[in-house]
Amino acid sequence: MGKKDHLTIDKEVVQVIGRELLDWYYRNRRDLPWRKNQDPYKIWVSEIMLQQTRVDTVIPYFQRFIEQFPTLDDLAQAPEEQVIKAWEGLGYYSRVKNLHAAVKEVSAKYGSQVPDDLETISKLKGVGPYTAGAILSIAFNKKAPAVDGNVMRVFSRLFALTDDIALASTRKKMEHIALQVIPNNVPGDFNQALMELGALICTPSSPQCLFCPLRSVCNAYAEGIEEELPRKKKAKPPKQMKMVMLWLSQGQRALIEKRPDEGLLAGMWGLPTIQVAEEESMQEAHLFCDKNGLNVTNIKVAGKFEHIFSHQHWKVTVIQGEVSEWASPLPSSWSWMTADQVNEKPFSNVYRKALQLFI
DNA sequence: TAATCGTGGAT
DNA sequence: TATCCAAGATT
Repeated sequence: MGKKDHLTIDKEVVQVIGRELLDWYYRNRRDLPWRKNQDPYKIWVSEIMLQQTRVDTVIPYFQRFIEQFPTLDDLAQAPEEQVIKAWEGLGYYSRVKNLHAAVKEVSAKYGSQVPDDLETISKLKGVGPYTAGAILSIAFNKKAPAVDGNVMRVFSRLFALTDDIALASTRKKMEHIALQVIPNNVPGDFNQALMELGALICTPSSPQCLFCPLRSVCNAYAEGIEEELPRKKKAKPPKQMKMVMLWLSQGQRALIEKRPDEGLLAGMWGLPTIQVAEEESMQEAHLFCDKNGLNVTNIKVAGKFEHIFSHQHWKVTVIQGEVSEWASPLPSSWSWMTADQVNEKPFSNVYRKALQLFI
């Protein structure tokens, strides 16, 4: 068992970082809604929402979510569809399902008290290494690393590290560095200060080094390579996919489909959707309807649009038709919906785009 | 390790 | 327009 040699940070540098960064943070931190108090539940919600999501996007969702579910038990007791609805449009919907499940577990097993130790909190659904450290440090003042993309970018530049930040092993290395740098008295503030610096000064492109409180100890700045760091492997372009969404109406109602519990947009509602070989394929649309026992007339293209997920690029054709007769029962995931019900059920944005054509 | 999982803003 | 990527977790 060879012991990995980790980077050791000079003690005087640690002193400078702690002093200068905290001083900067206390003068420049943003007034964000989840910084009003240290309620572990609210910190938790904010950290889940902020995963891969911009602060400006999260703020209104956070406000509404906390207004709707002020306490952990309010959330634990709420029906799942209502909780998902509150997340509608935020994306990465497994986050909210995991959060809901984890909150129910905390309510049932831990007396509604968010665990304050790494072992227990890390077992909660949706709580990974970053989120665990963030909650422990921010809500409970515990010394724990909270290494997100900001922190990896700041450390990469500060210590001129060329590790690929897309690798999981790099995050562990960064956590080891964080533990050396985080002060014992204000770990939560310090972790937030690192992220705040990454968000406001040490930005991915055009970092504002002249305004950086850590400029005097930054290796990348000294070497003039701040724009070259961090190093990160390029992502694959999204897979091109041709899709058909169906608006199958009968009088004042239309068929909607609840998506499977796993995979893309799990648990969200949508229109019946198929992947097709050819764009605007009426033939494949007809075949799909036949297969599900539907007799459809007046079928035609209602509209087209594109939607890009992180890993899929959909070219969507929306095809509408009128259902004249159908074999019962309909597929169990299908349901008739009237126009006034559109805003009651959670639809992801890609389906909102399609629904706009009709409502 | 690499793929999966949303959306929208910035460059 | 294309690409990146934003307080990541899960498998």
